[in-house]
Amino acid sequence: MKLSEAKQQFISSWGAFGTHWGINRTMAQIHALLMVSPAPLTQDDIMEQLDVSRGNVNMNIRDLISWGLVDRVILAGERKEYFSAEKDIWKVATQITRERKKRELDPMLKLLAQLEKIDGDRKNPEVKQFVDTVGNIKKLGLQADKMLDVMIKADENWFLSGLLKIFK
Amino acid sequence: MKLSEAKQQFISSWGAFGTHWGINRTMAQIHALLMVSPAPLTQDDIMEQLDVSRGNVNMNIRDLISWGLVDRVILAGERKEYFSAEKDIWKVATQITRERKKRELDPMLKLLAQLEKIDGDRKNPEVKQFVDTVGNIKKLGLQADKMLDVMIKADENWFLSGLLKIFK
DNA sequence: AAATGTTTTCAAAATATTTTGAAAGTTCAA
DNA sequence: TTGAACTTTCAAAATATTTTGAAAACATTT
Repeated sequence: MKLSEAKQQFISSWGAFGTHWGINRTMAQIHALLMVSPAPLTQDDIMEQLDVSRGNVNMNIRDLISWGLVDRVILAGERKEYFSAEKDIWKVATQITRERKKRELDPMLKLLAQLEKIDGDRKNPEVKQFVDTVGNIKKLGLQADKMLDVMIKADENWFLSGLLKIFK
Repeated sequence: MKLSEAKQQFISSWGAFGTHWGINRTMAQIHALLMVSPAPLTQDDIMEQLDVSRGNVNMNIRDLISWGLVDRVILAGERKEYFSAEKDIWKVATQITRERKKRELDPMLKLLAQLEKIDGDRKNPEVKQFVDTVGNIKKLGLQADKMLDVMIKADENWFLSGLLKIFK
């Protein structure tokens, strides 16, 4: 298989993969393209290579920057802005984890803590099942939260070489 | 806060939460409703409580069953089918992990293995960056794969009491 | 086998999300 | 300050996903 073909396939699969995780296709594709590009690209490069509009590229790049996955790069003597993705996959993974935790897990845990404190007789099966379920989800969520915190702080080597042994 | 109010809020938040993870709102809401319901419910119960159509309930229930999160229950002497969700949150988590791994991670790893074997001179920066990126994603994916396998096989107590100590 | 209760299907409608592209905004060199 | 190069915005269009509801299929009882 040739590079151009493989690249196309990688970008398109990464896009499809992203949609299963609540990320829009173009955003995932731009990310994929930048990850396999050794040099920074301009909006026009991206528009051309992915065949999408300027506005679309602009919005999704902005989003990727807000996720901390892409950086604006100013090349000396160039008027245009260039964009470059974080290439260290471990950093990409921890960054995504960090953001999703902040945006989704933390607010959910806050809500669950509220819902646990409802009025009502715990002998009532409806009440009991509700409190139990919410409580258990919260418990699991708190564990996940702690685990993710540790992972975020851990460095790649520790994960790649160490974690495996612990889990084996 | 009263049970009915808390229940509404839980169902609606769980639905919103689901949409961030590629799960449709109604499917997540049905799951939430069944998790906090002590007794099994019929399609009509669900239609009424969530105010959605019969077809919608039917399709999403079928999907939840295919994910192994909901079971059909036949009550003796009853004509109607009842539905009941797995209440053990640890089992819910491992079941979701198992399915997503099978449906998404495993195929992605298979693809990456293919893409790594492209023709071309590794001295060429375009080729090098592509091979490096794909290779690193594959490496991380394989680690995650192994870790998830261990988690799936581990039992709840081991996770809740043991993992915390290891990670602390 | 007909009537009744229940579940499933799926085309069409409703809704939600993504994408476009042109206009407005910004920056900067001359 | 002007104008060229470039970026951002956002309403409208395109697309994708979800939901509906009525008809068909199926199952059970009489």
